[in-house]
Amino acid sequence: METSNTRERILEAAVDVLAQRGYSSAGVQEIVELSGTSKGSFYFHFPSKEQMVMALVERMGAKLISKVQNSIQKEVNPVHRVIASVDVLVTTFARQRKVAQVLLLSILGHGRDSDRKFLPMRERFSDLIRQELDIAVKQGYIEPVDTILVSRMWVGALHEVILRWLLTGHPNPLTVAIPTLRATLLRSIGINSDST
Amino acid sequence: METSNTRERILEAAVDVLAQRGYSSAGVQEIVELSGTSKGSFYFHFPSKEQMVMALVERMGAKLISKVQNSIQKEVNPVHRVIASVDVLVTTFARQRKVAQVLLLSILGHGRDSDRKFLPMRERFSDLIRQELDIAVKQGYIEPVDTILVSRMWVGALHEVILRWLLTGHPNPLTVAIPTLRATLLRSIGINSDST
Amino acid sequence: METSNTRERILEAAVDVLAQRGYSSAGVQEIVELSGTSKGSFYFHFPSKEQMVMALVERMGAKLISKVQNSIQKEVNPVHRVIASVDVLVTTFARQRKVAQVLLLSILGHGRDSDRKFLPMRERFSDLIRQELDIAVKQGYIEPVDTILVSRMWVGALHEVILRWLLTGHPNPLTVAIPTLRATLLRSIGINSDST
Amino acid sequence: METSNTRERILEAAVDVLAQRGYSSAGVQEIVELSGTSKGSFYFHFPSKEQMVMALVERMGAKLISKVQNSIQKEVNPVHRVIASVDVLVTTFARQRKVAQVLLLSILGHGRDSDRKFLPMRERFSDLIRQELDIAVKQGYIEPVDTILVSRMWVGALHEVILRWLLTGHPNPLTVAIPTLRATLLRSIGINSDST
DNA sequence: AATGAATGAGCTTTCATTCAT
DNA sequence: AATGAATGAAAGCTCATTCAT
Repeated sequence: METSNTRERILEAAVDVLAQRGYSSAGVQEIVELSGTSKGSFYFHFPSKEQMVMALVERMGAKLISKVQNSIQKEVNPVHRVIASVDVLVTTFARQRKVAQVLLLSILGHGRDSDRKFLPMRERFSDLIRQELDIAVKQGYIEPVDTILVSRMWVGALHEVILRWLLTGHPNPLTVAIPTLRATLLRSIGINSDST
Repeated sequence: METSNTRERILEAAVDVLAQRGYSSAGVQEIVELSGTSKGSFYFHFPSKEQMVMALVERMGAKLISKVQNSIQKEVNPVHRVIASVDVLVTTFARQRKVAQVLLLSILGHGRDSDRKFLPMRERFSDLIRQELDIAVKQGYIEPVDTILVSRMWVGALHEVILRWLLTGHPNPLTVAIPTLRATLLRSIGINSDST
Repeated sequence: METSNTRERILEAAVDVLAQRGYSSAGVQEIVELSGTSKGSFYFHFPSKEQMVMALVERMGAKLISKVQNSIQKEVNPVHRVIASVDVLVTTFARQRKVAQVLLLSILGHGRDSDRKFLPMRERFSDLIRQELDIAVKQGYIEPVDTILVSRMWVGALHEVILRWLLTGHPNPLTVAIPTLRATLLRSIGINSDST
Repeated sequence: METSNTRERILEAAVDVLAQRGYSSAGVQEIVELSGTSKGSFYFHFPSKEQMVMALVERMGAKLISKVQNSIQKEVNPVHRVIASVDVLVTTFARQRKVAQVLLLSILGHGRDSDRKFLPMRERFSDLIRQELDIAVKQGYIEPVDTILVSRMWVGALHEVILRWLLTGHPNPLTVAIPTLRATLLRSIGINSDST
């Protein structure tokens, strides 16, 4: 039950600094200042800045995924499940702007290698969607499709919409986009939600 | 009418370095070395590294857009036009990996401000798509939709698929994804291409 | 009468780490890890890293000196005694490489002050030699010489030969150098050992 | 004829700082401050602190060696030559304390690897001596000896005497040691200079 | 237009030492 | 006696930018 308080404080401060400055501009200095700790503490708890961000992204991503998974437990219809996922994802990001900033913005553009390191996070989301789509296909809810590619497209579509919202503030609030997102994504797999 | 040769050589070298290293890791030093010029020249022709990348992205983006626009001139049906855009975009990126790397990877993750600066490029693509979709709606080819949002979704979907290809090499070749992309995007606006 | 077990374990571990890494690169962290103790213990038993190394060098040096002194007890001729010292010194270093590494390598190059602090060790060796030479002079075995200077030269000559062996592995084994060392040192005080 | 002024100023400042502080404690900061340049300049002219010190030691060593070689040109007798070398070496160090400090003190005690890197300097000195001894043997001036080992012993003997002078100020002046050094070293190869 | 030496603020990281428990 | 988390000064090094030539 006991997690290192300092480690926690550092991670919390890192969220703020990463959200505000992005990966490259986020200095260890600023993070430890905001967290009220010290550089020594930082490097006692994490082997490097990069590892620390990876740990943070890992945790935020895991939390988000499990939140999504919890929220769709009650649904049995795989199509409902996948749409519920989208709802939860978008509303969560809308409510926790900083989470979106860290997870979606602090992630690309530095050394080619680290780009690849952060990839697994996006992959998990598309995997989640792909699994539901596979079930939907198997159970005959939708026609067979290339679920790998389609789930990537969904993730990309969501990513772009949320990214634009982060950078331009549009649409405001983000949640007004949900009906269109829902309808468009469903149509893309051949389901016309109007006729429901 | 004469464009500076040096400026040109710098931009060309920058493409290679940015493609290989990404924005943050691409040093001005390396760029001027590869271009056979000097730091002094660099800062004579560009006010800063950031501005130089913006000019480069601007130019590559403009070239790409006009290539797309040329390719769809012959089509009159707006739906055919928009799908042709997607084809051209994907085949171009598949053929010119470096263009994709610079345009899609060298763009996020540094100071929050510059994130916003690189945004116009993506906006132009989605605007292009939105215009066609608006026409398609007006002319009754498709049902009314929120074309702003849907065009963003399309751009995001394409972006993600190409990004994954860049980072993982999958699918190989990228162009095998085109039929699914096409079909899925069309379905998302209510067109079932199978019945054609 | 009971020496602290922890203190002992730390000193033993320090020998290994110092031998392998040298003074500057030997971290307190690594020493306490290898010794199975903790930083707190380290600083309970020693006021600083430097003092700890000094204590260690002190002890190793004292042990070495007393070993030498024991070995020459049986000799009465001061010339034989001094030569026996050289033999014992060289064979001991040859057999205990780590001792040589700590005593000869971990000693110079950091703050000017600590250089001076480690000096006494070398002084004791040359004092040992000088005492024997003084006796040899007094008893007429050798001509009068500046025994202070000559004993320093002997220590330096031995030091250099052993140092080269540590760093280059030459000569191999170190002990093959003993006859030449013996003969050369003896000649340097006017004794031609061939005629014995 | 034109050598970089800045590079020179850095090297000159480095001599002072290294002489005063030793390798580990000599900070790049302090060196550039004393030289009136900047860190950027330092790393423009040298790839690392270590390389810079190696270049410096290299240069000082080369200068010293060539000074020695010049000074012994006039002697034809190899024994006279080798003794002249010792004279020049000792008087040079006596006159240029800082050179001695850098060449003899700034050299050991950091990572095992760099110990080995600085070794060539000492090797050159002993090679110089060895060559003369080899000639002396070949021409029958002295009996055959292991010149490799003996030249090392000479270097070590000189090293130790000078080192003690650096650290304790004894003998004062250093040059009073020359006659004894000369006589002792000569005796060590079987030459009794008294009888000359 | 072009050069490349020079700048200096900034970076991540290390490490001997302290101290509450 | 012992622990190990915490400290913070200082380290070596990078890099976009400037400027005298």
